[in-house]
Amino acid sequence: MKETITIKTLAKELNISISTVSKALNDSYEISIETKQKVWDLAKMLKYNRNPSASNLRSHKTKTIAVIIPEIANNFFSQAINGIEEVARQRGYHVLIYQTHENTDQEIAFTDSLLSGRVDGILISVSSDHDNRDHFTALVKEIPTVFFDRVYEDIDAARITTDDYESAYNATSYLVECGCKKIAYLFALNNLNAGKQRMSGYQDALKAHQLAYREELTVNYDKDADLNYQNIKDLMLNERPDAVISSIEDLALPCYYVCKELGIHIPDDLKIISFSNLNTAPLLNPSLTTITQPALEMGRQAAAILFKILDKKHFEPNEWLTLKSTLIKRDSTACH
Amino acid sequence: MKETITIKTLAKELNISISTVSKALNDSYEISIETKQKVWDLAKMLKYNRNPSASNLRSHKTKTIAVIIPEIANNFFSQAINGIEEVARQRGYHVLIYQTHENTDQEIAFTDSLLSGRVDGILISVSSDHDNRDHFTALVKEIPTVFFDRVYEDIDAARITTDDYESAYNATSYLVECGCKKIAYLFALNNLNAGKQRMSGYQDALKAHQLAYREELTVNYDKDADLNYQNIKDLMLNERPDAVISSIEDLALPCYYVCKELGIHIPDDLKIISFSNLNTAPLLNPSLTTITQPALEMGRQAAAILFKILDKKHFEPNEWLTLKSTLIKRDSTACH
DNA sequence: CTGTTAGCGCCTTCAT
DNA sequence: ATGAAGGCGCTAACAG
Repeated sequence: MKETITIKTLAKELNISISTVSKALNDSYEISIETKQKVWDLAKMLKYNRNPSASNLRSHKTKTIAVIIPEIANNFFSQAINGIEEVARQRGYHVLIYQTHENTDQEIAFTDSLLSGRVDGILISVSSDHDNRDHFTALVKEIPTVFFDRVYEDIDAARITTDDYESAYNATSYLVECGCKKIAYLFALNNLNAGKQRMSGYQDALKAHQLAYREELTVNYDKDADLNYQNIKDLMLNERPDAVISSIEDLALPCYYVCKELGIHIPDDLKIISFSNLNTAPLLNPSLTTITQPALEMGRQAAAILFKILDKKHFEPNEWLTLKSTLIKRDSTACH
Repeated sequence: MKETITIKTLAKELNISISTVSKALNDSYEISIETKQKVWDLAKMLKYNRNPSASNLRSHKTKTIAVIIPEIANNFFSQAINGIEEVARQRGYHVLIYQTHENTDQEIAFTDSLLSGRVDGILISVSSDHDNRDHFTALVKEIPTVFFDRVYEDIDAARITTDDYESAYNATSYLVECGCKKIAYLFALNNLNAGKQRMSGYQDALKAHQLAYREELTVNYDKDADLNYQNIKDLMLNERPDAVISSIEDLALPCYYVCKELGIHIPDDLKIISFSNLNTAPLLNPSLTTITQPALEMGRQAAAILFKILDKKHFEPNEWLTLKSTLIKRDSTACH
């Protein structure tokens, strides 16, 4: 470690005052272009780097945003972060990552700690383990926050989602058109609006096609993976549906396994459609049709909204954007 | 926004000095337990949050680390970040994410900017587009840095990798044992040690089994996806190998497509093994066997090494850890 | 054990 | 167009 170089160093070297250097570095209009140039040149030569802590302390701007998500190692979220990071980068912002692992207590700890002024804004996709939003009401008043994908509608903040209802509705209709009569539903995220919307879309589509919604055709997600497996197996044994819609990838997988175990052939005996954002679609088992959310785009847009708020420095009537999902049909699930 | 509450507020409220409050909050041994308790209680009641910028400025500790990776939306890296974040969290550290998108210029910009003291340490997996390490020689002297997975061996810093050579060697041997005589290699990351090691493992395994290494059986990765497709297609048409080892997922995919187009059946006509960290293995086409790196564990260990360096506050003889990959054999690729 | 003092590096009036 | 001075909030000697 060598001696650190500060604006003081530059000032001394150029025989000008510290404040002049500071202003020059900030491209202030009160400084002559020649002086600025001299400062910039020397700064570059000496590889000067502004000390962010000192700068933040004075200016109350951190050039940093936080992203709070349930899980990084999830295709949807990692793609969303990709989009967020891309936009943040363009603006010269830094991106902090926090994973809740679907734990509300952890989420509360994060949001509380972010009240310290460590970041200028927050992007968050809420944890699914509780329907608890108390910690957000205070947060959104203190610091610009954008909710994405997993949102609470009754929090007064900007938010961006996908068309959960419509996509589930369309997927269900599609299965009906394929001739399916007994469409099961693997239900997750039931604490969240997204989960509820997907379920409603499924139910309404059934109704629209004169098919009855039956609770026995539904499996509720459980943290216990073994239990999920067993429940799905029971569903298959007791009801033998001819199609399944899964609200998350994590339920489509055990379903796939169950079929393997029971010798149920996909898609001839059973068609599966799952909400999924695997970026390796072509490698997927061709019998799985997916409802794919525009994760990258959502990340970009969410960040864009946040920066819009940050730019205005005051809170706008909060935006609510909805992006469209895509039903990606693999060959072998296509209607015949 | 209400008026911010600082240690000064607490001090005034309790009629003690600012420094006493500061020490109490830092759990200093020089403060009586009663005073500490009073301070803590009030702090909690008033929801006091230490201003990180001020603290950093004074103490030169940011409680923040940076992770620089090529791409977040890549299973290997997102799992690694997962592990890193987990360990950082335990230590109360914050994690900044930077994506290079395989662009060395971007990488240089990041490392330069991190010299400003924004972070206490850096975890990095280097970009593959150039074999350029100049920007690291200065960096590693200034700030604790751990290289993971994609490393430069000649940089004097801690690093952690997987057994690229061995895993490629074993995979190749496995194919030979399955009866394959003409094993092609899809070569990527050729600027990096990892890429070279994998290639060497492949070559040496061929030799060990009295099979000749032939350049015509190799396709070099190109940024142009269409070109990769065409090159692989040419390989298939001209050489008709009976097996392929792909050094990255991104080359296994086009290979898979080519086979589809040419009517080459996998795995009967052609066996494919790819380095891959898809977390959805069971959904994968069952004809793809993978060499899977312990990404999560690597993230954890990399972070652990960094914290070890941070704890000691001086640079140790640099560690070099190697973790083992796993050859995950799908049913249908198994030897018969 | 507690308080006083002096900055960390930078930005920002306010003068000149 | 430039400079002097004060302070952001906190920590770290150093005294008591």
